[in-house]
Amino acid sequence: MKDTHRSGCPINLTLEILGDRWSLIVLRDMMFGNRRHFRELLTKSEEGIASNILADRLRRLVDKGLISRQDDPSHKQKAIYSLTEMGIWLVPVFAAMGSWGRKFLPVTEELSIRAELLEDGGPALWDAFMSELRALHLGAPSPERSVFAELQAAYEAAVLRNRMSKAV
Amino acid sequence: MKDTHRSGCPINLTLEILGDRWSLIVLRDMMFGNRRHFRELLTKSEEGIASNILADRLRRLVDKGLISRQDDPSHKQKAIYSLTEMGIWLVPVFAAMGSWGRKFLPVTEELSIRAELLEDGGPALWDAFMSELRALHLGAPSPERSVFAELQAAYEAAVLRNRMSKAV
DNA sequence: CAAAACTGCTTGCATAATACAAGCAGTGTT
DNA sequence: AACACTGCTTGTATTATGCAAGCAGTTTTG
Repeated sequence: MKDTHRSGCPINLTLEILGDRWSLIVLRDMMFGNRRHFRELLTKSEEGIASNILADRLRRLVDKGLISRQDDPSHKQKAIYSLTEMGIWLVPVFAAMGSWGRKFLPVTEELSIRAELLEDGGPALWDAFMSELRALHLGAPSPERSVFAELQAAYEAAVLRNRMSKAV
Repeated sequence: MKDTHRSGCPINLTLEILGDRWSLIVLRDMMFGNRRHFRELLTKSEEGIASNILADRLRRLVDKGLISRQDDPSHKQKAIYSLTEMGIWLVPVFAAMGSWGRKFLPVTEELSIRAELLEDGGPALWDAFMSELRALHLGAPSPERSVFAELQAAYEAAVLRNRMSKAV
């Protein structure tokens, strides 16, 4: 809980929270993969985060206010992690980073299809997605449109397409 | 020059390049502060980067293609660092991160005025700014509008305002 | 009803990144 | 001739990360 910031610049303050190799990966998986439990985050991500790092990041993100932690009623040892409003507002940041990555880095089709939809959809889509995240994570009423389902469907279609083409 | 990526996800690949505490600070200073020399970057930033870290980051960013390094004709020991197209395209990322930081973190007015203008200006302003960066860093013809000057003027006005209010 | 699997983590240890202070060889200015 | 400036490097201390193993309790399974 150190209150000594390097500067009051918004970019710097953002980096003091998100400027490492894992924080945004964890948030990405919570947001786009709907991973809500420790083990899900630990085992279901492509990148393979270590358990001690994951534990540390979850603690820090709760501490900084980007996510919250609650007990899972269905299992006495389970914890549910949820995005807060602060975390949900990272949608435009992910959209911008995704576009940049897609433009300049060797992304795979499967894993960049969501970024493409997010880029094409623009702020209107981001808003719809954020509304849905408020429903999924904060108990807000569900909007009609499910951007999450659209992203997921596009991803799974891409996976399938890829499998077909490989299984000549 | 390791080619082993954790995954082909655009967010992940972006983090593999920019996911640390200093890379984006260096790029921010080059972009918004027009710092082009090593000592400028070393001494004129609020955050106080260490010289070995700065040297390492400049090397890495050149290596990854976000900036370039040239000899300064005016001084045999001087090097000029310039943004590449890849670096210039980070403008929307900075805009998104700046907006998020401004919304949720304890920013100071002086240091967030540029983020505010960038947010209010939207994609049209970002485009104009990127055109100007191409002129400043890549030798492209100068556009009429100088977003850089606008940002700088707003910043200096904010500094002045702040000094006035403190010197009761 | 015992074995197996699953829960959110912790611990120990090796390696890598960061921070801080000092310094260096060459260049340009006074 | 003295001094300040140039882009760095070097050395050392601390912190972050990566990897493998394990743990106490809970739930599912044969």
